[in-house]
Amino acid sequence: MPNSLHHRAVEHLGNRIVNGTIRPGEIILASSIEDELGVSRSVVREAVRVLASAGLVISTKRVGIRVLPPEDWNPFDPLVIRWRLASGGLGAQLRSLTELRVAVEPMAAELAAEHAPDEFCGELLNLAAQMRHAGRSGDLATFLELDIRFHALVLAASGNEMFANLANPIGETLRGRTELGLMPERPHEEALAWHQAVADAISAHDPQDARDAMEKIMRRTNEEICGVWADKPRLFPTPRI
Amino acid sequence: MPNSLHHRAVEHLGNRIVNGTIRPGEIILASSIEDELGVSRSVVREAVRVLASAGLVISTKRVGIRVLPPEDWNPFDPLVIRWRLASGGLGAQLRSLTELRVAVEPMAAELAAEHAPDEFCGELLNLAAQMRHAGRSGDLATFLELDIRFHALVLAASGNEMFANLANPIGETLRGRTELGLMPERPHEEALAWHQAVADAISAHDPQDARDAMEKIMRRTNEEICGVWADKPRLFPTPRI
DNA sequence: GAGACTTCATGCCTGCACAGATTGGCGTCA
DNA sequence: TGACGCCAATCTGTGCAGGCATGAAGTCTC
Repeated sequence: MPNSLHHRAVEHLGNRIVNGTIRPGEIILASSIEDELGVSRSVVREAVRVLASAGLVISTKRVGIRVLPPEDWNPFDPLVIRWRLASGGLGAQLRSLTELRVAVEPMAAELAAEHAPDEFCGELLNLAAQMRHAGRSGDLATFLELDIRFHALVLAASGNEMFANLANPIGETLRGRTELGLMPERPHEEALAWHQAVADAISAHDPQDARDAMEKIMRRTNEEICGVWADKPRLFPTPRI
Repeated sequence: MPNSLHHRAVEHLGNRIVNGTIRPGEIILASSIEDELGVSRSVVREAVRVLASAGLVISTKRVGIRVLPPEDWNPFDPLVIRWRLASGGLGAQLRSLTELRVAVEPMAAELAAEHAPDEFCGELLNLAAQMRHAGRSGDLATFLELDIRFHALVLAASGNEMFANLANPIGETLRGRTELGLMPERPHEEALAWHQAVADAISAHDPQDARDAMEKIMRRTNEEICGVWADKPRLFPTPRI
């Protein structure tokens, strides 16, 4: 029910917290949310419970609903990722996800070369060919979508559910990058070759080659955009064990 | 409020879904949950909303609350991870997380060597020394806790919030491994040296050495336990983009 | 087979009672 | 006089009960 009051309440509050309209430490009362959104208590309470499970807020008796600082937000929660990407200042989100990609995708390619079912191999080869075609003809929009599907497929072909689950945020990151103009005018010929190499190596069940080729792609990707967050400060929260 | 009815309802339902007592595709009615737990509608509804946000269930009008298959569960949700680790058959969870560690921790060590604040370096050196002491004297319990803190600290020192957020599930995985008897009788002398090398390289701000040393640790870790899941089938859900 | 109708579980609202944390007042003591 | 500790009032989330509205499934009619 994408248009339910519950959905809209979660979306509204989540967005306002993540983009900083409501600041960490601030305390909001359930009744004020009722008034602001014009909804009833039950809707507010259910929304707050969902936000609390994502680490955005905590609700305590006699005090209200306290907005938590970003360190407490679950950076893997799909909702949080979406709100961060939508909040404009996506520096931190982009950096975290890109560094995660650099770490994960070569491993995913390696595992895919060991375990991928045949259908996945065929589809990967297919996508690599289409990417080359779209890339050379300068059709950036379809190239982007093919690129997203390619990387999602490698992640899924690894047979690791956690890797597979990163496909959506990574896809949205790639779309965000293009919107920000962080993508090259047209794909480098090298990049096209590397994607082909990944598909070939996975199809040939050659883990080492698959990892190497994907590592080249990731290294290039990282170089292209690490300038964006060079100035963004890193956060070092002390681990709570 | 760890003892609220809401908390208990989420915990009860989540556990029963993840450990298979309630099977995917099954449909449960909100009223039946009320009866079973002896709670009111509001508690059930709030719990269902939280479970739905973790991908465990979906609730539809005129139908009820449908339990979703494991492919739909968010493998990064802390609740899901906890329930899976608790559900005994932790094969899949252990494999996913270990493969993720193998991918992420060397990268985390590299980033830590570039960005870690001085306090982190000191603490890392401190922990490495304590680990060697505990390891040689055969005190496995404290060695385990030191090991968990060491890896959590490296992840935090990377300055990547997603990496830092993996510390808790990884820690619980390590505890789970020991409970299953998957840890070596006493830590290898090599492993102790490698941890020291990681701490040294990060303190010396040498990214390449830090990555290499951590890679050795991870390679060994992976070898030690990959036999556990050799027979577990991998799942290859087609990506939904 | 297409469309209207019935059915029924969730969606949403409201009033009420309870529990527990904060706050401020009060009394005591140094 | 000022600081401390205790206790009660107060405020807000938690949980309960019941009601109507909504809309998807299934049924029936044509």
